[in-house]
Amino acid sequence: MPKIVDEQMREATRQRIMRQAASEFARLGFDQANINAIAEQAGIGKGTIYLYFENKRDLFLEMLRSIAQVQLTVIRAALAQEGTLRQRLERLFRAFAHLAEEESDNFNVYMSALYGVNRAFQAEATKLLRDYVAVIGLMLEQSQTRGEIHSHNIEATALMVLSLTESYILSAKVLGQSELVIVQQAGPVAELILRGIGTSVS
Amino acid sequence: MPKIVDEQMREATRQRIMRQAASEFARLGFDQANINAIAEQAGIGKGTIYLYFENKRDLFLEMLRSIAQVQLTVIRAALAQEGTLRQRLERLFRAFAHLAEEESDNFNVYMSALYGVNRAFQAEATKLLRDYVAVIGLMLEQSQTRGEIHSHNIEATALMVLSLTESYILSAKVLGQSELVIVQQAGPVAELILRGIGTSVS
Amino acid sequence: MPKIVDEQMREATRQRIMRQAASEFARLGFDQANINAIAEQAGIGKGTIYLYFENKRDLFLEMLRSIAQVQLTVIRAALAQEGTLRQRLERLFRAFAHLAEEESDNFNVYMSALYGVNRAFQAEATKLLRDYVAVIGLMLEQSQTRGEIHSHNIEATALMVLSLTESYILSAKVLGQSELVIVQQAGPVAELILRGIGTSVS
Amino acid sequence: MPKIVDEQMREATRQRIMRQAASEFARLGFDQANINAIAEQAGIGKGTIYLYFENKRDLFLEMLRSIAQVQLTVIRAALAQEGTLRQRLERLFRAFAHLAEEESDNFNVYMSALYGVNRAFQAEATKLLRDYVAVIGLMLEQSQTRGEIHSHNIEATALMVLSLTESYILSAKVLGQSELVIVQQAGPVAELILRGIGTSVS
DNA sequence: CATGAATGAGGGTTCATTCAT
DNA sequence: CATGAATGAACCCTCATTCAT
Repeated sequence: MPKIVDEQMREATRQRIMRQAASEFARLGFDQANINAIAEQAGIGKGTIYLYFENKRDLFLEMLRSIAQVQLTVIRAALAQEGTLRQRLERLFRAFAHLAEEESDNFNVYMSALYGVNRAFQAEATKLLRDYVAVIGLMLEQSQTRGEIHSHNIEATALMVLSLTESYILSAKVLGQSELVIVQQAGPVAELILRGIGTSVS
Repeated sequence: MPKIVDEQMREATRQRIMRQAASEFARLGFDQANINAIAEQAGIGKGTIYLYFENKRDLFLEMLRSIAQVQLTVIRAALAQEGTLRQRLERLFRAFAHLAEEESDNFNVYMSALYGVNRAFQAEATKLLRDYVAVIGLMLEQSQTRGEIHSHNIEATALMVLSLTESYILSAKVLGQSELVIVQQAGPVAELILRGIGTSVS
Repeated sequence: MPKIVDEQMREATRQRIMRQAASEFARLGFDQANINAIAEQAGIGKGTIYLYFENKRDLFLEMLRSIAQVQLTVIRAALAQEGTLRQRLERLFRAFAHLAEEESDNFNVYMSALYGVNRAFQAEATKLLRDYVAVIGLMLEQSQTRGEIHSHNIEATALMVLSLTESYILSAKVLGQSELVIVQQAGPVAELILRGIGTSVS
Repeated sequence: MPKIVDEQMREATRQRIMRQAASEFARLGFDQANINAIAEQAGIGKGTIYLYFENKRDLFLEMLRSIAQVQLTVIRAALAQEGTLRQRLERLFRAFAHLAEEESDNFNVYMSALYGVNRAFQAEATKLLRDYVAVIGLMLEQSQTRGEIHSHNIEATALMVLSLTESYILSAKVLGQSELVIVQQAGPVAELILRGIGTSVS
């Protein structure tokens, strides 16, 4: 009964395809990405991809969801309860900076789906954005319970936190800054957010 | 000597093509956009586009530059010397919000080029990003001269200002918020930035 | 104003494509037929076919209709009023035999659509069959008016005339008989039909 | 020595595959038919088919031969010596009508191979056609011996009998007539044939 | 200059066939 | 013997680009 092993094999292949797909999609975008090239890089035949995914679009969406899961896990860990709000914000910033560096393919694909113009994926990307905002919102509510902040519009605040963190790192990367340089901005950005949401953002 | 009139005609056609191209590119993305459809919408023959632009890629880049010029002009106006830093930041935010609403095609195309994954356009997009940061940096230096702020790293601060402003609006739009709701955040966001860069961002 | 010439050119190309398509479809069947090969044989580029026909299926149907028009014209001419019923039946037989020989591609394609199993074309093929039966039925009615025959069920009789004529020639061709040999059966077959429908077929 | 049982099992599986193949081929034609679907319907694995048949083409041909055997058996029974020529012709017609109704899959596949355009199967189909003509020819010779008819060209006459019978039923089916309606034409068609071949077909 | 008919490279997808288990 | 996961050849169709008019 090699069922379990086969199942593991299958899942491993699935992951390998998605990893190579992320690389290809990140480099070329959805349309220019070549299924054949993805298959070659994954070390499998062209037709084999269709044993794991319905079609190119399905592969992209599954990959996107997989990426989002990983990123959400990392973010949740960064926002874990220990520490002050400032510490949690700094951890969030560094977590994003790390994702952008270590899993830059995934980071780019996710950003592209979110802010790119390919409407075919906007619905899914929006769902993922909501998840991110929700996780940050949860943390902010805890902080409010603790009396660390006082906000009337948690969602708007959460969006602001996410936007600033994410976009800062994205822009910095576009401008060619290294992870080291970027990470040094964790403190200042957290400080900025803290002061900002302390009283003003209603 | 109908040279001037011809020149004007030629430029008018060029502009018309780029406008329709922006609409098509914003709606479908670079790859899905159809040269034939752009030509039709511009009221010219398919082949005529190639009398004005080298190829599809060239059309996209020229259009991108044209959009950036317009946006930079709007931003420069918003950051004009009159008023306090807070007022200028609020004007910047509202200017972006307005661009996102009134010229959503252009805004989307620009954002997509910047944060999208098609590396073919990343070099150009980066150039444009530098222009934006430079304009904001210029204003920040003026504010520093006036004593409104005190920053050791103008570029990082400028990037933060741009990131927060731009990304907030972008995310809010993705989540379906109206311009009215977004514009109401001009004050809070400016306040956040002000407090943030007041002392902490070094 | 080269409009008319262009129109003629266009129609000529359309005909050339359909002729080559008939050859390819007759040789290989719908599925095995290769659009690329058809284009090559028609002396045009692969993509050009799609300027004249929506898709492969559309090409096949248009070709089928075109073939049917030609065959119907030939049949109508054969059944023209001059002569006795016997003469008209013999002309019909010879007309079919000639079509089977001179335009064997067309003949085969038409037969294949009619009696083949590709349901995608059965509706259209049935329409064509009805046309054939109607034309023969018309002639039979004339003969009835003239008192040459006396039939209670014209449609059944027409179907019988068509079946026998068509199928005899088809089978004879499958068995490798030459047109010469086949045509010699025109008299006997007509005689058979005449005797048959004279009184018995009600 | 389970050899015999195994052999029986093997033959049973072979038959099951061919039966399902006939259904699939009749419904979709050779090219559109799907080996995987046939395997599923036969309750075996995809690869197993290749233990019984060389390839798709071989499966089709074997199935075709199998069908022809059944049909020939039915035809031979219909043409058995008892009864007058008229009765035998009527039995032949009814036998075909019955085959077309009760074993429509097989009937359609056979007709399609015979009159279809896929030349890959024409050689085999021709062989089968010869068998049919031979069987009918045999009966005609008996009738000639009995003095029921007088024909100089038995083969042509046999072909005519087959053509008229087969093609009438086929056309009637294409036009949507029920078996009941079709069977009622057994008498008239037999009469037609009888009169026709009585003296005229030489 | 303007046009649009013609082109053909390119790619997603299917499916008959193979072969390791 | 039986299986079905893996393979890759094959093909329709799109669309950016060219060029004769």
